[in-house]
Amino acid sequence: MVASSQRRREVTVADVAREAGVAKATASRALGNYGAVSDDARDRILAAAEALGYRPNELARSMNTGKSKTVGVVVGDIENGYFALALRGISDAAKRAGYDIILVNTSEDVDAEVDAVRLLLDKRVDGMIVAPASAYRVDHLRDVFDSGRPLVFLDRQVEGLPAFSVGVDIAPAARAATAALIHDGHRRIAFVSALGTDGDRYSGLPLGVSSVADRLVGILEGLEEIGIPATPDLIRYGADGLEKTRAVIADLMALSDPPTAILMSDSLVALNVLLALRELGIQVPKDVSVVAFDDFDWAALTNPPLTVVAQPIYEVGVAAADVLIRLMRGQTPEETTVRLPASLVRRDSIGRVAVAGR
Amino acid sequence: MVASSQRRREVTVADVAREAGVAKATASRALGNYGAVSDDARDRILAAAEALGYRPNELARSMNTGKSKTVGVVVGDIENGYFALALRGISDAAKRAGYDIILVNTSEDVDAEVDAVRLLLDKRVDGMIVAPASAYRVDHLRDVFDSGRPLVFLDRQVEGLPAFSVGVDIAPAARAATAALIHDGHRRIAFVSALGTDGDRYSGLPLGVSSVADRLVGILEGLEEIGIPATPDLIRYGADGLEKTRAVIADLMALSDPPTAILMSDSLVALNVLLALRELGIQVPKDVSVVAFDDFDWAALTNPPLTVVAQPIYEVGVAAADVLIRLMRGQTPEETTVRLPASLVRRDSIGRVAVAGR
DNA sequence: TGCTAAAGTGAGTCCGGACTCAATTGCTTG
DNA sequence: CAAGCAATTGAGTCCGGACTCACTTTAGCA
Repeated sequence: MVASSQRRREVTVADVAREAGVAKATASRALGNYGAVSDDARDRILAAAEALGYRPNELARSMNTGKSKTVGVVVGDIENGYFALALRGISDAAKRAGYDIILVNTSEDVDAEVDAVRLLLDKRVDGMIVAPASAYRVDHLRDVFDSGRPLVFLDRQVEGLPAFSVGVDIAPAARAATAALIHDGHRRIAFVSALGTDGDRYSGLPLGVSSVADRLVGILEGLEEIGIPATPDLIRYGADGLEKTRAVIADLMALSDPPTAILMSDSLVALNVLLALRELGIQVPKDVSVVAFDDFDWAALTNPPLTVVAQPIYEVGVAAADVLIRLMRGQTPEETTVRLPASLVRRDSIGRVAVAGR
Repeated sequence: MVASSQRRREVTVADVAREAGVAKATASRALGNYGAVSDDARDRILAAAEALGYRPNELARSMNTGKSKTVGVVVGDIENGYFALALRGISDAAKRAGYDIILVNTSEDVDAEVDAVRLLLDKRVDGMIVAPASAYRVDHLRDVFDSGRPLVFLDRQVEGLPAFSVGVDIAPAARAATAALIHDGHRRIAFVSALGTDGDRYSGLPLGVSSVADRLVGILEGLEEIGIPATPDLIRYGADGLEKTRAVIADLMALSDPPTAILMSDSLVALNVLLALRELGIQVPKDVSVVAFDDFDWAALTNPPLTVVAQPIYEVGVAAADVLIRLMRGQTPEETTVRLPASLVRRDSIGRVAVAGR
């Protein structure tokens, strides 16, 4: 008959020590691999541990080292390929350094983010990587600093916080994409994002999410270069889900002077915009040109293959984790901000527009 | 001058107790919300906690409750949309029940899985959800049981382990997909998977990954129904990445009697197969019909839109977490195995084949 | 009014390792 | 041959809460 496992006693160092005939401290040294232990004692202790099936209790270990060897990762949406890939990078880099990851998905909800950060702090993570949902509600992020734990922002930045930030230098690439469109005769260039705002129009920088704001900055710079002023009617937010995107696109294309090109903020937006365009019978690139941010896996599979702004997302994840790891080790990275370069990948979703008056 | 934070003292119950003028036990009761505390004392204690900025140390709490309120999730590839979505389901359900998630990505490597499971056990997770990379190397999974912690298998099953399993009932849907192909005249039906095997051909069930084996079972059943024997030359593994998929497809289509239809094991395989077909100038569905497992977001966007076997992946994640949560609470779910239904979503990637001899 | 039960509280122990400090042992060196 | 020193080792404390147990009040009730 097997002993009932109602409250299974774990094998502890004390048990191992007893079995090996040494004191708890000695067994702890041998098992924890620190201090000085004679070969003889070590052998007996390890043999006893093996025989008893000893496994260290990392919780207890964490408690008096003060290190949990765990990092918290807070992102808006794991389903989004962007974060999934970044997470993969973080995960790989963290694992190499011996850290585990507690993952929290906030659904881009700031309240959830606040709770998540607090909970992670309570669980005593050694550091955090956060893609902040808002650049304004940041008290909880300040708490991270006050707790003395390093924090790295992923993809997005927050002003006024002494945090490190790793992301993509997206503005120049956005500008290049805009320039490519302009080169092919486009003048009415729209930008569509899933970001929510009070209204659904461009309401002035900076936005709550810096990585989206940066896209816009690049686009506007590109337009300004040839003297085209900002065109608020072509900048649309709230394209969140097919339903709303459909409305945004329908509205956009029904303008008296509709855009000839659309820049899509990320892969999810691109998917919905493409679907909406197809529903409306609008052809790419004949009727409208499109450029997507992010070179997601199916970008080359569409008809036509999409011209995109490719971002080194995996590398961003790795870099973020590396910066965090360095900070957790007490080292200070040279750079406060790491920006990896994005690049324009030309495929076939940009068509030529006859320039009026030429 | 701010005190140097070389080793920041955390505020503990003892500090709060002193501040409130009560004993540690009383403060602990008030803060931990258990036992009996007078309203007066509680007020003073909570006020003191607030003033001092007290935050409970969950590590310490976990240590003597034996519960960490954390579950381990071990998957092969977070980048894969399938797992990302399941993870989202797990995450949502776990959060609702107050559990955090430690996520480990194994890259489908069994050694990594073994390490991950051991580490999670050491960190004293309250339970685990694992998508086992192999049905054969399972000693580490047995360890989970021996530790007394509940374990739920996600998407895949392992024989001989008293574990709970949540996944999709994929065989019937695979059979339906096959029947649909047969109905349209297809007789040479290929199956392509990324799974690695010793050879690259069908080498007998069961495979190491049950969810893929189940697909095959359904397909073979569908074929048998009209008396078509298993066709090993049309069952291909190792389509892992574009490179290898290209080779698999080229080889398949160069057969003297090439398949008229291809079933693609998941979204990644589908992506690469579609890319490979396009490179070869083979058109869908004119030259070859295709059906993909998994109704990934861009499945409807391709040209033609893909006919797919849709799986309730998010729900699988939620169900897996719910079963685990019930187990962690000491309840025993009625069912050992939960299988959610998959369904065939007909779009336009199946073409008709003139049946010879009719 | 007297007695029991329940409520409230504090001292101290425990969880499972890490770590301090003093003691013991074996050698080396002047 | 004795002091000097490094390597080992063990007893005990600490981390930060949860929880046991005994004791003091307070309330309820005959």
